[in-house]
Amino acid sequence: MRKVRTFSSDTDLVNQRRNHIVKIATEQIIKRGYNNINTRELASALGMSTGGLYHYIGSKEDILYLIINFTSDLTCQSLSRFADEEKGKSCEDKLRDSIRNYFEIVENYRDFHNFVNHIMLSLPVKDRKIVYKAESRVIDYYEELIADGIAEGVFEAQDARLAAHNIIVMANAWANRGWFLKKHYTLREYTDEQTDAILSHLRRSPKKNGHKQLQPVKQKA
Amino acid sequence: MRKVRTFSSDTDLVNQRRNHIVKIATEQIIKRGYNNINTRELASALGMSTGGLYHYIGSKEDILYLIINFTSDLTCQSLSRFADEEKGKSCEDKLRDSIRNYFEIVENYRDFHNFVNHIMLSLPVKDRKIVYKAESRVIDYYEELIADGIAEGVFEAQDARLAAHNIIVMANAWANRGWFLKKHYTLREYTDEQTDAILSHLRRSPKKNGHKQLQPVKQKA
Amino acid sequence: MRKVRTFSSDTDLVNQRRNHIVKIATEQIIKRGYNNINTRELASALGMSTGGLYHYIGSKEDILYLIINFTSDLTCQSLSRFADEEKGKSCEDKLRDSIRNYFEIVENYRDFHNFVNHIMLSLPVKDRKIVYKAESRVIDYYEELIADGIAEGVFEAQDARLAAHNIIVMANAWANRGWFLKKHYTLREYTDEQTDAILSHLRRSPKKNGHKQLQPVKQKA
Amino acid sequence: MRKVRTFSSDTDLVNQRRNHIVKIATEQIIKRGYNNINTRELASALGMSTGGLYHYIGSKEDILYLIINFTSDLTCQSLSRFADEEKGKSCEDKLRDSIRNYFEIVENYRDFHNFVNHIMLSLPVKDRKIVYKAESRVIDYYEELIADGIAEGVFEAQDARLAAHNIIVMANAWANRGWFLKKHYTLREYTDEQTDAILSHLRRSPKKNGHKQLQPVKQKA
DNA sequence: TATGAATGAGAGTTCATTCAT
DNA sequence: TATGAATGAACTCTCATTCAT
Repeated sequence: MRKVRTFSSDTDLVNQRRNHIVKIATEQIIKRGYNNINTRELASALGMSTGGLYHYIGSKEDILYLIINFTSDLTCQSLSRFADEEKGKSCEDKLRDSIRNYFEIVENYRDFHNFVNHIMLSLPVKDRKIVYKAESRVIDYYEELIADGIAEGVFEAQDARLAAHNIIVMANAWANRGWFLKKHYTLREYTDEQTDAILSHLRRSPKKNGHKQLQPVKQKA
Repeated sequence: MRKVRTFSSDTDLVNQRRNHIVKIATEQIIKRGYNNINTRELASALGMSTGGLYHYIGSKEDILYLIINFTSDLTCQSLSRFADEEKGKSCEDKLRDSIRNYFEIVENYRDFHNFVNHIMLSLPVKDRKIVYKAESRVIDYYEELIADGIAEGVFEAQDARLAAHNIIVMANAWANRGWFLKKHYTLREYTDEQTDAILSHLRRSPKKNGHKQLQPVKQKA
Repeated sequence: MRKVRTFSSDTDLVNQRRNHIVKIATEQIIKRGYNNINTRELASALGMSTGGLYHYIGSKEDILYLIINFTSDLTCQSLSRFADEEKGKSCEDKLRDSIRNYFEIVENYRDFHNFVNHIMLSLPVKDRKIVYKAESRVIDYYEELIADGIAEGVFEAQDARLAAHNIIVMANAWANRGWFLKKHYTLREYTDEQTDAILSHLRRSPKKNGHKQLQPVKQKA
Repeated sequence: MRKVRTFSSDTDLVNQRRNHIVKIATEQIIKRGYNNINTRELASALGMSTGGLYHYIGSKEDILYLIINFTSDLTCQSLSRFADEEKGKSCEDKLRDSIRNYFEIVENYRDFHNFVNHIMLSLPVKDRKIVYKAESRVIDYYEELIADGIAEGVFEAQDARLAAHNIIVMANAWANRGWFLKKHYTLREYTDEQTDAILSHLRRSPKKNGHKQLQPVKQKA
């Protein structure tokens, strides 16, 4: 977690201003690109002066990290909320509902999700970790849900990890491939169809072709 | 197709130099970011002088379009190659083989694919069209393949378009989510599992829940 | 004497705060340089708020003048103190003692002396005058002392002005050439040796080489 | 010796431009102060564009180091020239002539000398070393000259090091205390009088007061 | 009196692009 | 065709100063 400089010691004010910065900056950066918006214009869009902006951040780049952290926190919070809400439901319902919830979050915070996916490649590798970590938690959550279903005999044995990963990928696709998907589907339709596909796969016997128990491949540098 | 200025009239030389530019620039931009590499360093990485570079391009931004076009052409060429190779095979084999081929192409030209996905969000909407078009052709190709299968009764009626789209999304995931996928799977494993999932879904009866005949939603701005 | 703005009418408070400002600011400026310390940090080092600092000064530059005035006053006060203390002593003792006293003052207020010498070149020529004036008074003091000695026949006729000037130069050298002098001498040793050199020169016949009666050269702009 | 960035690999051009930069920048900085002149104005005074200036330096601060190095080199070169010229002369003549030469150099390169003395206090301690080194060589040169004279019996035993140091201090005084000295003396007069004072001291017996054999004081941090 | 958030002009530096050679 | 020095607009960031509280 990168430390972002501020000249203020009023924590509430700093948080308030930074939330504002995150919100507006994400909009602007998504719309125009990080490198096509300069700090003067950004400050102006924020209703602040250039100097004022730098009261709450240390550098333009810091804004990227604020946004990433914000999105990361958001995702983690949503996850715990799911976990609470799903208690007591059947495995299939749990999965179905939490997929729907997750897709809705991605829709609502589409800018943030696109943003994070977009800039990740511009960041030094070490700073991508925070994004990986947040995503890994989501993957783990779904993986566990699926594994529970397998344990309960609701789902047939499958690669729970890949299935979980596919859920995240499909959610991201909704965020950043809207140019295609929104032409053909509403979020509801997209969610239902993808959920069906996932469940149909999990419920039935896979073809046996010997790679069910995968050995973890040694991690690449 | 954006026209890129050149001062040379030797078409072969221009093509040769531009291919070189596309190759090296993609590497460099992926590694360091478009805005973190300047024309001096780029020219130097290309073994040219700054002025020399400008004999073959009109502006730094042109390089982005050269790369997009290159990747786009590449994808389209691959597609026609598949089409030829797959002739006479069964529907399932066609699908299975062309997925494998496509995933391999994405692996081999991973930088280009990541690059295109990455900068797309930085481009003005009108310039994204060329990427959309190339992707649409791939989607159409798979959609048709699946539709044929449905027509032949090999696959049960499903949303062929979404299934096709999922294939592209899974291929892209291999390119830009390597941080997760390569930790757990080889390309071969990933390909096989995803293909199984797709086929298992296409082969069996879906739950009927009424959204099979989707009306095209009016396109969002 | 430059007028420095204040918002306070409590003269004692203003003086107290300004003395504090002079003391701390000199330290800080010597350590880090006038242009490398900003008003925020300076105020913080002073235990004040930025706004608070501006209650007692009109501008950052005013601090320089406060320091110069302080140092200037200090030197003049010391001088009158010498004059009182030296009454009734022999010429040679007067000179010897007041040199020792002056060197000690320079040592004790080394930061101030270095500071003044340092920033003089950054000041507009007109503002250097105040420093010149204070130094001129010191030179005059020593020149008179030496002239008295010559009149009394204790010293042989010499250029009293240059000898006086050399004393000031040697004192300054102790302040700003400490990197060399403190490696080889204590203040006591330095003082004694330099005093001996001065006295040995004043006591003996100089070589006659015709430039004893110097015509004042017209002052350069 | 700080490495200064350049984008050119044409050594001659770089040297030519840097010499120009050193000359003009010294003038400007002495006249207006390092912090009161910005790179735009400096470039303009140099007859270059801002960008052009940065072709030959890496930062504004680099200019300070170029000037220091230039002055340092100059002093060292002068020194070797003296050494050659003085061969075969008597000790006293050697000293007298090399003092005159040194004072003349200081007069001719007064701006550079003032500059170096001025900014030394703004530099980080480690970067002052280069100045110390150059000055130390000059001090050593005079110390040796005086020590030779003592060995030959021309001078009486004295603290050769301090006498040497005084020569440098007197030379610097001519450079940076012109406001006083030039009002009263020509360089020739100043040189002759100071030389006489130095020689008169070296030639005669000092008062014995026990600090002739100084123990080196332990160096201060 | 005192605070510190806010201002905005101006600083140093970069870099896409041009053009004389 | 090729070079790389030169340009200057535009960038990020700083900071002396003010003023509402």
